[in-house]
Amino acid sequence: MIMKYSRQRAAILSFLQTRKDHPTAEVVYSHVKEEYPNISLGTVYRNLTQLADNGMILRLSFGELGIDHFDADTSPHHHFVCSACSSVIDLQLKEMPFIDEEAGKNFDGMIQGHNIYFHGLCKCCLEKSPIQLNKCDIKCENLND
Amino acid sequence: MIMKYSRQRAAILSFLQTRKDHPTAEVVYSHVKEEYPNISLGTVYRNLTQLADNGMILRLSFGELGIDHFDADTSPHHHFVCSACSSVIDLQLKEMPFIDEEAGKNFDGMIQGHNIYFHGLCKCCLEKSPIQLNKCDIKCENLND
DNA sequence: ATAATAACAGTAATCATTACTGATTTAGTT
DNA sequence: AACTAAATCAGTAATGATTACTGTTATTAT
Repeated sequence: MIMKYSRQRAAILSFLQTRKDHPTAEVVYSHVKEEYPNISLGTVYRNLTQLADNGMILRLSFGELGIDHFDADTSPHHHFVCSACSSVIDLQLKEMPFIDEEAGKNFDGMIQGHNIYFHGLCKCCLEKSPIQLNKCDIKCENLND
Repeated sequence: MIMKYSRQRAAILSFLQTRKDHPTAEVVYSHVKEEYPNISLGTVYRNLTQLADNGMILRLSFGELGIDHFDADTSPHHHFVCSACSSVIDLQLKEMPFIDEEAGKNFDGMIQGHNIYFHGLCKCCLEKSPIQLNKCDIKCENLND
């Protein structure tokens, strides 16, 4: 379908572009709401889906189970997900151009690409004591909110 | 918490072990129901979570958006997700032992591991015409159900 | 300006998953 | 074999992210 301009979509995209973390739809909503107090959460979801379908942003479907994150940086890079606080952090890695071909050798279909998700503990969570790590209400503040 | 034996959990695990595809909780439920007609869907979810927490199976949180898949094969391997039919297929790949160390060079936290998800079209979907691919009610049959 | 239609706000519905409850099963101990 | 504590169960209600619906508004081409 043809994409007609809308102020709301522009605001959503431009907000995403200011962020190095990977906000959820809810976070996008709460921030864009400051500029457009009447914006609807459904509008945010619809536009995030639309932007992702058109390759202008990435939808990251992992991290906290069942909560999508969005990334305006579409250049090739990978992601780290903290198993304690669920923060999603960019991770540069030298290119592995042959990995898709390599994988294709044992595979009958067509491989178009891949994503690598690293997991472990982010810097902030590493510095917490084990007791703090078990308390689920202590959230990492390494991401500007 | 201590794991006490239960027939239901044993049936769930042994069903998963017969499968090379990666069933959802709903698929597990519908099959284990044949042996235990009274089993509850909640019981399936609870035991899948428990088995995954104890490292006896893997929870795969990607594929169809928001639907988890489960895998009784815990040996190191990767996965392919068909972007047309959402089938999840095993994919062997030569080991890349240094990838975590490599990624850690530009990262402040602790990297404990990674997952690689390939995407593209599976063999079955490759053989469909583009028109068929657009019809969402045509499902691939490459997985024994 | 007009008309066609994409997009909106607001709200209801969907659907995978989790939580709750009182009854049952397991497993260790007499 | 009976006893007890705790894990597990079946059944059901609740949760929460996301999507669909509806009547109205904004955008864009003519």
